[in-house]
Amino acid sequence: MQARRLAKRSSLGSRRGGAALQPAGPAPAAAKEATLPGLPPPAPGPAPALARESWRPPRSAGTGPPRAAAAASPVLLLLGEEDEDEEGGSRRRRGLGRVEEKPRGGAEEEDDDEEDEDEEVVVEVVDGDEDDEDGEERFVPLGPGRSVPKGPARGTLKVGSTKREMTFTFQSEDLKRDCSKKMSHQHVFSLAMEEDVKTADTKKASRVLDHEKENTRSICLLEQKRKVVSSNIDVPPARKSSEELDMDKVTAAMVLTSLSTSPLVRSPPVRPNESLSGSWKEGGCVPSSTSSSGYWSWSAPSDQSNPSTPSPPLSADSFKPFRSPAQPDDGIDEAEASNLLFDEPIPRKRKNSMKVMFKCLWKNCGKVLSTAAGIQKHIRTIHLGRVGDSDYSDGEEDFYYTEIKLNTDSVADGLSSLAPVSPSQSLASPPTFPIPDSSRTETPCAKTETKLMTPLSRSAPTTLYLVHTDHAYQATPPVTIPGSAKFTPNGSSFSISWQSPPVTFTGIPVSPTHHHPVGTGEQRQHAHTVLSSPPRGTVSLRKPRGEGKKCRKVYGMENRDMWCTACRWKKACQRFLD
DNA sequence: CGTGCCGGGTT
DNA sequence: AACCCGGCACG
Repeated sequence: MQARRLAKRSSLGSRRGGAALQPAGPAPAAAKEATLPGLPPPAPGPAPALARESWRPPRSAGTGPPRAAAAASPVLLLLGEEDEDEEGGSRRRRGLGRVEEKPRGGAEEEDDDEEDEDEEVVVEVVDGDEDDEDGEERFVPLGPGRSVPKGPARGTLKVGSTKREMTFTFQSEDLKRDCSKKMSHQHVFSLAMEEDVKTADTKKASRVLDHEKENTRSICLLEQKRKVVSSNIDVPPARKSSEELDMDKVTAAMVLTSLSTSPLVRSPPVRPNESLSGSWKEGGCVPSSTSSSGYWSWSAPSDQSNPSTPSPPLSADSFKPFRSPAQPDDGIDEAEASNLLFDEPIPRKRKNSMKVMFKCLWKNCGKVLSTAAGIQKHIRTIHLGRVGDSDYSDGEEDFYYTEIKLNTDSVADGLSSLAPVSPSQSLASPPTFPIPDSSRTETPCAKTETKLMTPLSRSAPTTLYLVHTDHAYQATPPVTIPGSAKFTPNGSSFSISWQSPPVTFTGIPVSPTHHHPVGTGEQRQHAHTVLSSPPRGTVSLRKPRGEGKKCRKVYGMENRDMWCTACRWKKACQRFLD
């Protein structure tokens, strides 16, 4: 044995020196040597040494990246190496190959890319409108640099932010409409919006447009018209007195509910048919109108389930814009929302299993607030488009909301789980979100969402909420809590839950992806991200055992000197990382 | 059985 | 630290 070792060593040393020597050696060595001398072209003395050097540098540089690269494209690596071995002189290739591989490979890189994308989206939103915004924007810093590339988006966002009411109305209507119509309408809206802004008649103009559109449509139009008509009809302001207001509201809401005329009642049935279109629309809408995404805030929390879902970030972004534009109303809404989401809902819920909430009955709007005043404001501001008149209420809003009893415990749990996380991890998550957004926008997400949503939507509204929370909760743990968390605050603050459940779903889909293998590339990415995030906590003590070829296989026992040192030492191969 | 790798030993 | 090997686990 010793002799053998000596021979090997000597051979190595000689080779390193640049000259193949030691003809005399033990049997095993003899084979090598025989081959070596006989193989001037294939593996000359210098070649191996160089090869080693070239190889090592990359490895030494960073074990992490190389591994990923190897995993991503083992074939390439192998090929490159083989080439070298065979040709002997092609060290360059190796080097190049590696370099190329590195970039490609790693999950890290992928993540980065995704992040970039996501960030871009986020940034757009944030930068666009949000400069004004406050603490919630902490996220912004994360993505700023990357966002640079997107100029146009900002413009769009700005528009959306300026005219939030517009956006909202639009969305609600959109849901009813077909996807195609949505797109066209959106464009029109955006244009209209801009114009309006310039004109300074934002609200009125938007409303007018909406009304016109509605007229054109037949099905849901009737209902909407009703609302419109009601809005036109002045409700007795007398209700203003807080007590009376509450009573009236409650009664009105009850009546409406019982009649089933209320949008809520309808929404469930309608959704199934249009849920798809709606979800799709949302996806399409999101990009164009950031504001819309913001409103989903409530759903956003549920989205949290999807670690990387775009919705959360968007919601946050959208949220900001809204605030800035509408000073009075926004402030109120925010305060209310925050109260509902953060203060009231969670604490209360925990304390009491049942909580009374006020839910907006407006089409496609599932916003739930803890206070009647809050819901009124919400309706007034968002659905009735009375920004300036926020203070003044004609009582019309009473017709658009209803009381609902929520099982707070479940919801609270979901929220609590989400909420706590969000703050701390908000920063970390940002990158993740962006990815989801991109994917979300696409149809695949919508599909998944739709599936999930449909069942939920059918169920009672309360159920919906619970379900959402659950989804979020479930998703959260495995995937990326951080990301979800961030949104939660934002979303919760708004607490508006458009049936956008689609949004929620978007988020959900990601985590669910595992359950429903939809073979979309995007989803796959999500899955990867998700999976990646939860590192394999404790891989068994022993290394899995490299699947790929190892030095031994590649070079064979004959060329043991070409092995990586680790292989030579019977250690984990460092050249062909798995 | 061949292989990949860990744990440990020797230099 | 470099080098090496016994021995285990895995396929």
